[in-house]
Formats: sequence, structure tokens, C-alpha cells
Amino acid sequence: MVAREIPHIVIGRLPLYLRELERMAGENDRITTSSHELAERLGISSAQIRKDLSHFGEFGKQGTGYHINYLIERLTEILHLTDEWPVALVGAGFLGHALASYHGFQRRGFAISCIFDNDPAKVGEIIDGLVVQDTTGMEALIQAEGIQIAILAVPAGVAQETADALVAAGVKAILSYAPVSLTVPPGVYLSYSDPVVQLQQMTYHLTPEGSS
Amino acid sequence: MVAREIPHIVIGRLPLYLRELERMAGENDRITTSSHELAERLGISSAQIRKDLSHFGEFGKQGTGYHINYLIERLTEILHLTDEWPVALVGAGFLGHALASYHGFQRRGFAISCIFDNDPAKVGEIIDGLVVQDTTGMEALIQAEGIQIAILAVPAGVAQETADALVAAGVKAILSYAPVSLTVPPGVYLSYSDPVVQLQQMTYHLTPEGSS
DNA sequence: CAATGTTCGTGAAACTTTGCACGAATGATG
DNA sequence: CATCATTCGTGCAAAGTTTCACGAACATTG
Repeated sequence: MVAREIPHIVIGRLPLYLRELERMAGENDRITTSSHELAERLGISSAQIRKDLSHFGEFGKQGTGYHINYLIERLTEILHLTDEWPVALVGAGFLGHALASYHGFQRRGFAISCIFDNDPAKVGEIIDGLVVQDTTGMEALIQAEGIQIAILAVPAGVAQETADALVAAGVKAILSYAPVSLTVPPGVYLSYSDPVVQLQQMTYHLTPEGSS
Repeated sequence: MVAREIPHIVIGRLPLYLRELERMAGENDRITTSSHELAERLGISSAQIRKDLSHFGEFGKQGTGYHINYLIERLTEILHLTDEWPVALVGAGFLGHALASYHGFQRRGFAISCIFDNDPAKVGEIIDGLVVQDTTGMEALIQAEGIQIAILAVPAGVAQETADALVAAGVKAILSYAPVSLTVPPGVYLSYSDPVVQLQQMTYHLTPEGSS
């Protein structure tokens, strides 16, 4: 079945499937896997995996399961990861440095291709082979390069205006590390990462007690 | 209504409400807000906010809305954020440095109280006033201090074994930046952050085109 | 080559989550 | 102090998501 409008929550799990499959592919002598094994390793139900994948086609074989490399290829296509995406990184503070130096992007479909900061002390600095550029030329450069993805690693106070500038430059997907809710026009995709929010979700379940 | 077993998805939104309320509290002359305003700023529906909050009590007043500071206090209690939580940080690479240097934890209920790494070159280094300790003594120290929360910023290859050690030391909540699925026993809470997974969720909606 | 075991894909059922819409409480206005 | 506007809390309906369970396909075994 190949109907339209796949549930967003399904899309959200595909990268996890892909990640685990790539891990499997790196293990010895692995050719196939099953929805059960994948489910076990991801901590979800096998039916969910089968149903999720069934939105896009029939990738498995009864009695055998899924061919790991074949499924990796299909997921790579579905998620539009066949070519490497250039990514603009905005903010060259500690977090920006960590992201720019992280070598896990390349292998999984992304490459940070430019870094911006508005602090003159940081402009000109070289991080992992890239020169930090001034924010002034950001819009023009992103537009010229046709960059569609940006990572926002700026302080909360300037996050919205920076996001606005990115959108104006043609960016269609933003991953924001700023601890603040942003507004973007329809057609622009937004994802957040705030460690404190994640910790606060967990403390609900914890009981503060016995410290020194 | 104060029934038991609040849906997990509801808990997940409370920190976002809290974050936005604290932002409002910092704005001039703000005393009250409404579910509509909060919803508008967070990009969700006002009914959802009212229903979420109603799981815990009646915090609003018809005609007026919610008293900002009062609601902040209630949410702070609900999420067990009245006292500061000590957090163990494992991994002193680029990301570990960024997290250790991030001053946004303290104000929102957390304090990184120790840093560990197994690399002799990093042990002894001082990051933001804390000495990086060898992983050897990690379990004993975490147990002695009664630390319940850890942030995992180690390579994927050692993430599971590190998580196991943390759990053995009594840690009950782990925020993992390692790009790999982890297994923890029941009663231990786990949250992930993998930028690549988030980017891959967005590229599904994008069309690769026009680059230089 | 029949019997047994494995595993997929999927319709239907069960469950969860969201949104609607309304009564009731409160505040503002003239 | 009556009218009007605002906003909460909530029962119910709608929408979305997960799980169950089964037929069919294939692999394995003796």
C-alpha cells in the first residue's frame, strides 16, 4: 500500500530504524533481520515496525525477514538521504564548537558547510577546517548556496530573529538548541533540543532524597 | 480532579509550559496569562493546556486566566524542581565541555556536580570549576553522593556499558547523547538526543535540489 | 515432499490523545 | 446592578495510534 500523507509519528521512527540497521550492518555476517529483532533492540513492538514500513511498500519476505542492506537503501531513499545535505551552523559558542567538531554528521547524510557568529572575536576563527563568518553575510551566502537546513546554536534572546533571517534566506528546516519556542511560517520544519526540558520530564518521576 | 497515572505525553509538555511562563514572568508588568496566550506562544491549542493542567488541580480563574508566578510554583512542585538536582556528566569531549560550560542548567533546577572521562589526557582537567575524574571511581562517587541523574556524552561504542555502570551506581534518569538505542531496567528513565535523527526526520519533507 | 516453524503485511479492535463546545465563574462597563 | 466579554474546567465526540491476530509466503527438517 502506497497511500499519501504518512503520519508524522511514523516518519519520526524511521531514522531510528535506519540507525539500528546500520549498526546491524556493521556486525559480523549479518545479512537479514526480522521485525522482532529490530523491535527488541529498539524497545518497541514488532507490529509497529511492520506497520510503519508497510506505509512505504513491502520490503520484507515471509519466513526470512528483512534484508538489512536493502532496507537501509529504501529508508535512505524515503528520508531523502541519498545525497549529502549541506547544513549551516549559526552560533560558534561552546555548543557550536561541539557540533562543528562532531564527525557523526557526514556518515549519516549531512555536512556542516558554513558557520556563522555575530561576535567579532569569533569571526575568522577556524573550526574543523571552516572559517567562522560574520552573520552580516549570512542570508546572502545561504541563499546563494541553496542551503535548506540550519542548526541554531545561539542564545535564546536572538533565536527568533536569527530563525527569521534563516527563513528569509530560504532555509526550510531548523534544528534549534535555543531554550525558547520559535515561530516559523508553514512549510518550514522545526525541531528542538533543550536538555533541561528533557531532564525536567524525568524528574517528575523521581523523588528528591538522600543527598550528602 | 486528581486521579492517578498522568499520561506521559502530558508530563512531556509541562516543562514547555514552565519555560514559557518563566519567560513571561521576565517581561514587564506581567501578572497573569491565559490558556489562549500560552497556547499561541507555544503553537498548540488552548484546550490542550487547560486539560493538561486540570490533571493536577484547578490553577486558573474564570475571566482572569492564570496567575503566572503561582502557576510557575505549581509546575515547579509537580515536576519536583523545588530543590536543585545534582547531575553527573560522563564524557568530557567537545560535547561534554559544551554541557559543562552551559550556564542554563542552574537557573532551571539542575547543577552538574561531577564530570567523568576515561581518557587519562582529560582526567585532571578543570572545566568550569570542576575537575574531570577518572571513570574508575565513578560508581562509588555517584553512589556516595546519591546522584540520581546523569548525562551521557560518550561515544556510541561505550554508551551501553557506561549506562549499565550508572544504573548500578543508583542513577535513575539518563539523558543520552550517544547515537544508539540503550537498554535500562524498569524504573530507570531514559531520554535521547541525537541531532542526526532530528535532521533526518525533517529531510523526509524536503526536496534535494539546486545546490551550487 | 509433507510437516513444522518463522515471519511478513494488514484489517479490525482497543486504546490514547486531541479538539469542540458549553455551563459556570469572574471582571469590566455604563 | 444588569449587561457584556472573558476564560476556566470538562463531558463527549472525533481523530490518531498501537496492538492483536490471522492468512499467506517462505524456509527448514527429517
